[in-house]
Amino acid sequence: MEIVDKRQAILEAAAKRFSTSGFHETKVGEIAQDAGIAKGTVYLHFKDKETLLAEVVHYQMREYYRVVVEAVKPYESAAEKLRAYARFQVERFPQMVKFHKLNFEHMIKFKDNKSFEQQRIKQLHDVMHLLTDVIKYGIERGEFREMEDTTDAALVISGAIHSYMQAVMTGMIEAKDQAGAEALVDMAIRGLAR
Amino acid sequence: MEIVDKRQAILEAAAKRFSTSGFHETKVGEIAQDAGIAKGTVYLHFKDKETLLAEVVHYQMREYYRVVVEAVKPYESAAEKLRAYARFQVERFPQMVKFHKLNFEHMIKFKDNKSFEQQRIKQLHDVMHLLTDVIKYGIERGEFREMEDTTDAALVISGAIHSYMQAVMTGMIEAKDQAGAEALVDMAIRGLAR
Amino acid sequence: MEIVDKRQAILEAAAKRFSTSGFHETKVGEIAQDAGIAKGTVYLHFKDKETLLAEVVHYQMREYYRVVVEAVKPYESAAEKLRAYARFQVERFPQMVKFHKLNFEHMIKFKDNKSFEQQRIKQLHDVMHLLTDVIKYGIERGEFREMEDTTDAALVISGAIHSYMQAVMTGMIEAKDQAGAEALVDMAIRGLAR
Amino acid sequence: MEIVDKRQAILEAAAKRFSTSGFHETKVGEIAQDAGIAKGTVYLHFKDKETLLAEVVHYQMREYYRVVVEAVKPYESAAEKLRAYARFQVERFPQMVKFHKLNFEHMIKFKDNKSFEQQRIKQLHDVMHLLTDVIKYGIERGEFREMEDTTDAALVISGAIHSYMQAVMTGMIEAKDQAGAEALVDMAIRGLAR
DNA sequence: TATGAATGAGAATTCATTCAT
DNA sequence: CATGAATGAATTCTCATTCAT
Repeated sequence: MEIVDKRQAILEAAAKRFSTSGFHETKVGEIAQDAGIAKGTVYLHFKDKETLLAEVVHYQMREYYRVVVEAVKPYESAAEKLRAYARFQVERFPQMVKFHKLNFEHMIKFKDNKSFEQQRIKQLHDVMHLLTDVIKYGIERGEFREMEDTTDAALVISGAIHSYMQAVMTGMIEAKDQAGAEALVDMAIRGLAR
Repeated sequence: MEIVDKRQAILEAAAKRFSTSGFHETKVGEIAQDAGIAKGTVYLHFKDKETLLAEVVHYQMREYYRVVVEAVKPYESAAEKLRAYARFQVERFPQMVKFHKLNFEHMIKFKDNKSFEQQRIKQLHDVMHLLTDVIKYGIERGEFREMEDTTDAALVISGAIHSYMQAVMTGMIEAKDQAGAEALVDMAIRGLAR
Repeated sequence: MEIVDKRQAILEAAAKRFSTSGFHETKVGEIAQDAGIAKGTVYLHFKDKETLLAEVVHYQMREYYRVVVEAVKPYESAAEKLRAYARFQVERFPQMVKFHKLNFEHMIKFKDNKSFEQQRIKQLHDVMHLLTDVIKYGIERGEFREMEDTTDAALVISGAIHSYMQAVMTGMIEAKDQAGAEALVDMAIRGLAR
Repeated sequence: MEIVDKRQAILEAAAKRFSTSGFHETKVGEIAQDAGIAKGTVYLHFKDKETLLAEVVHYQMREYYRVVVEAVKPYESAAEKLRAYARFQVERFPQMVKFHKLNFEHMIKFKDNKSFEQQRIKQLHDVMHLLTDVIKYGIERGEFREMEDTTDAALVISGAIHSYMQAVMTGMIEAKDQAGAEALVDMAIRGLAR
């Protein structure tokens, strides 16, 4: 349990630092300090800095999936579920940005590592499945029209939210309350066409 | 002209390396080698490695904007313009991915540099304006319905495409031909709702 | 204590190298090697090479002052004290030369650094005060004649010794035993005039 | 003549830079710029940077000797000649300091070069001879007392002046007019003893 | 001769990782 | 298990020197 606690502390400290400053600009010493342990101790729990990154990403993704599933579950209609998903992203906005950064560093770092590649893809798949399941559920319930490819629809939804967050993140548009993201989902649901 | 050529060669070599391997894993010597010059020569054209990154990003963004405007121009209807935009992204898929990576590294690296921040945002604004202009044009022509916020619509469009590319990039979905991206735009235009 | 030992070892190795070969021709690796440690260890104790130079100078000056005061103390008459001062310089001749070199490099290096400037001047002041105190003491005791400016006298004494050392150092005159320096002091005391 | 002019310009630019900033901190490009020529041209006149330093020192020393001889010549009495020498040093104070610096760098740089060593010593000898000659002349004229070693006397004189300049240079004492240096010579002539 | 763009050897410095305590 | 001092490989950047023009 001691081990778990310390591992956890390292993972969290690393997640914070990595996502704020990037992999290379983060010193192992800083992570250790944030975690309240000595530098050497990090190496008792993780083989090296790269492995730590990999595990951080893994940890964050699992965590993310776990929480997002919970966020969507309570709602009855598919549209509500999608709006809840959007709200969730926006509420967790700062973490989402970090999550994205981490993912990115990981991708560059392990671009030639098949195993990590697979893992990363699987996690993204899971999230995408969550959305396509909601959309299929909406079609079954008659909320949404029949469509060939629910993946496309899921991409439109998640892409819209993603763009919204990126736009806010870069200061391109003003940060709105959750309503902004929901409006975007509504837009995606309704479409542009008259 | 010689100078321009050499600067150009460095910028291109750097863009390639940075976007493939990231900033830190790219050695200045590698860039020089790719550009067919000596290490020291890089420093005759760029103050240091960071400045080189900044200029690469700047260069790519300008280039990107220049070309995307051209890609959209020939079409008559707004929907066609949006589809052209989507096709453009997908055709240029590999470059787009690199573009995104570069942008990302840049963002992390210069997260505290106001000047670069401004520059980056301005460029993103320009691209977003391109889309909102097309959408407004579509509304005027009666193709699209009236809407309060064309920015939201632009975000849905660009987000959808972005997600599509990311999904392909991470191997989440199979890379389709241009049709895939166009379908996505159609989806966004049409909406999910019945 | 370990730390002190290692710091000390670096300071001494650096003092030797700097004063023999000058600041720039001395490689940090050489200092480390002389001190019996690894290159990186130097940077655990000193911020950078320049700081190391500054601390070496500071350390040597403090040390010099401490020892010279002791050398002069035992003697009764002012003339004896001055001769002891001269002997001290000559006995410590090689160190004095190094001391001078170090001081010189330091001066060039930090010519625009007010803080170091102040420090260096203060130390020189201290030494000069030592001499003027002895001269005033000699006047009180009736050994020396009354004079307006004891600083001038101190300058004559220290300058004579300094020139002597420089002359020997540059090979201009043969290195004599202590008698040479004492003779010089006597000369200064007695004056040239008949 | 063209060559001479350019050589001269380089020598003077180098002398100024070397003595202000030291050998290593002076870039060949700076010297070239100050001399109003291109970097490469320096190498048409001097084998390399070290040789340039050596020649600068040589040049300055010859120049110094030539001028100091002239400064002392007009005076009748030995004491006047010594005072003139002191005045000369003080008037030329800034150049003297530079002269000293240059000499120092040269000494460190070529500490193992016998040929340069000899040259440097010879030049110092010449200056010292100037002083001993004046002192011997003073003894002959009955101005000064008989003494065993006129070199010692010369050292006292030149040392006093040197110390005075160094004291002023380091801000240890206030810069006086020429009278200060003359007073110092008088002090040396008269001695401290009652 | 004169130029200055290009070169690349060389040095300072950093920091992941180890290991004696 | 925990520590953090020590290591040294690796990287950026500088600048004396060269040489094609």
